[in-house]
Amino acid sequence: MKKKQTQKHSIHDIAKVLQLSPATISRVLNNHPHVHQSTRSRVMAMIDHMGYKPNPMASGLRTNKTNTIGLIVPRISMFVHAEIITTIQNELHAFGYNLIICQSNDSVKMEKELTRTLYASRVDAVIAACTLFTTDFSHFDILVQNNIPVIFYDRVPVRPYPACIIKGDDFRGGYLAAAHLIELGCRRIAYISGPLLCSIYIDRYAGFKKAMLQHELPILTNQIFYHELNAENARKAMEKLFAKKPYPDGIFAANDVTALEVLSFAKEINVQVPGDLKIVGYSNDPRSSIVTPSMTTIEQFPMHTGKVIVTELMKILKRELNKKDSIEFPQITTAVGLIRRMST
Amino acid sequence: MKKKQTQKHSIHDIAKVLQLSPATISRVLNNHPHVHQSTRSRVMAMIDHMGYKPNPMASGLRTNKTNTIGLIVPRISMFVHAEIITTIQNELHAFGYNLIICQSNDSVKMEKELTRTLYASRVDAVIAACTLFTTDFSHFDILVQNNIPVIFYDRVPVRPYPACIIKGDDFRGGYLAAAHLIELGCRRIAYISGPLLCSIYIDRYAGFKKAMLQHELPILTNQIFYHELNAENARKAMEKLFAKKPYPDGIFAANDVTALEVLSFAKEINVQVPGDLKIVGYSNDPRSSIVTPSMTTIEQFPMHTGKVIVTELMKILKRELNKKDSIEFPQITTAVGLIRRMST
DNA sequence: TGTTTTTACGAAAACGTTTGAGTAAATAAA
DNA sequence: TTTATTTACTCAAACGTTTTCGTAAAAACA
Repeated sequence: MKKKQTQKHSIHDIAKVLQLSPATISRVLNNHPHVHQSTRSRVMAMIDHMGYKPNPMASGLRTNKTNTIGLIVPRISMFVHAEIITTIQNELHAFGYNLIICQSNDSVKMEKELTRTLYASRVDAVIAACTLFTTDFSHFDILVQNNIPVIFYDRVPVRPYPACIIKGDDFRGGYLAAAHLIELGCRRIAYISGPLLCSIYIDRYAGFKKAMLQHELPILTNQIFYHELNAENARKAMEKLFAKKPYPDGIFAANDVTALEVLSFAKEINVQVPGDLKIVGYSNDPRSSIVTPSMTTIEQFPMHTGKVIVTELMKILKRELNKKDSIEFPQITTAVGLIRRMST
Repeated sequence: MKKKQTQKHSIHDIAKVLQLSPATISRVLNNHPHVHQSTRSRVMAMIDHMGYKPNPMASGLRTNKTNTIGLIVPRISMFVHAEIITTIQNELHAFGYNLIICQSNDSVKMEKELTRTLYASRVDAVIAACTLFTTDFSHFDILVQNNIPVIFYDRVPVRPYPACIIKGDDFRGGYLAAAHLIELGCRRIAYISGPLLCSIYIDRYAGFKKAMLQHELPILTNQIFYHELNAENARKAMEKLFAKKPYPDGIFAANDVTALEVLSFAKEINVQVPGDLKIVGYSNDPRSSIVTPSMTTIEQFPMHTGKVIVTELMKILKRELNKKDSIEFPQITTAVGLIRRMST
């Protein structure tokens, strides 16, 4: 490693060696017109030669832009989110934006703190997938009030909120899952849902309900569960469902972690899947394809969602730039699809 | 939502209403001594009341600190990394640092670009888990030369590099896995390794080798594979291993994705696991516990690793602050452990 | 040719903080 | 009492950009 001390250069240093003013260098860097082609290339060459990098804090101070986007997400280890984040990041990187990823760990308190932190960091925009328990979205007000655009995705505000909203077609997902089970002959279908505070579970439940009603199947309240979707809760639900006959012949679990635990429980009590019991999960977690039998689930196309998010964000930031305060907040629904596997 | 336009305040605004100079406000904010207790509390109260947030760009411009740490990682969806990142982030947040997470997607080209980007963003330090194929670490030179501390973890430079290095005890991991198989009676043990360019695979292989030699077992070159560890390559390896007898009776896979594919292949060709074939994976991916039979694997304690990383980083940043140029680069090895499950 | 318009640049004032130097007032030491 | 020290503050100069305004020179036009 050569120990050449790469000293930091400023716009003034470039200007001095080229007998120009700092203003001209700045104009070159920002692709301003009204700078002669020959000086532009001289400047570019010198910038390259001296290894100059603009100081984002200085320009940020002046322009009030950080070129940084904040992202709040429950947990990056959740597969769908990991995929979405990856896409968002790659896309944003292409546009010259940095991404600060924050995890709320499904805690509302943490989510509140993170919005404050992001506000304090002066990010140019915030992308958020809220916690399961976020029903009051007022901690995002401070961003909206200060004209920091907010994009919600996945878990989004239920009531109107002045922000762009991008959500999966959870209604259709719920419908597809239930219709699939019904089509395969299931008549006693149980549904393990997340808490109905959260947009996605409200919609999935509505879709489920529609399919059931359409086929004139009863929705038995003791076959429907609402709770945070983790393995322990899934197990408790299963214990209740299989406490006495008649057993359900189909279970729709509103996420894959739950579906996997359902399967695991069914195996333990020697209920045959898919023979005696058919199971549908949600999200196409990588685990769902390797388990035996492999799990039928709803695909959410996370990469597509990520792209849509960035596309909308760029539109918003451009419009923000033009100071056209057309306060329109697009609401976009992204597609879902059923992946049929061995559990049905 | 109240539409109260929270106008941005500066240190000057606070100073004016309190009949003080901006310098005093600044000193309060930075806990400088030589400011009277009574004025300190007056200032704090006013800051709170006016909802003032310091502008990080202005202070960053002045102090040349961003309070932001850059992180380069192959993929956040890899479980171990997701866990480590989560811990790092939570710890850093407590210290008032932001984290910019970048994914190299195991591409050296991308990794190079990301180091440049992070350098240009003026992060205070960089934490990096390199790609599988990074053998030349010179793209990190620009950081080191400019006194931006670098901490490598997981996949670390093989040859000396002026940076802090934190790695799992891969030698021990390899040894534990092989010794476990041997202890259970395996005599024809195959090993599916990642490319031997990468520190972790070098060490795991060495550990594997030591256990084999210790028990006077032969290392057959046609039972050892070196390639990027993904499902397709694992399948190819298995096809070769089970092309003709004698079949291996134990397989050590250097990551869990490979181990899972090995298991899946074994099932397909009706080789009984663990009866005919025992399998050990690496990393304790969540999938390894839900597959049937569940997978024996090596635990890396990612949360502990994350904590160690942040602890070391804080030490370095503090020492950096004191301008004590004691150029010591600690090298820390974190523990691993065997998790025995049904595949052995 | 002279006049107007356009082009290519420079000067200088911001942006909001930190910090060294300077200075009154208060306190301690002689 | 005078002198030295400490305390609590102010002043003003940075940090590295961007951007408005101004102005020569060049180009276009009459």
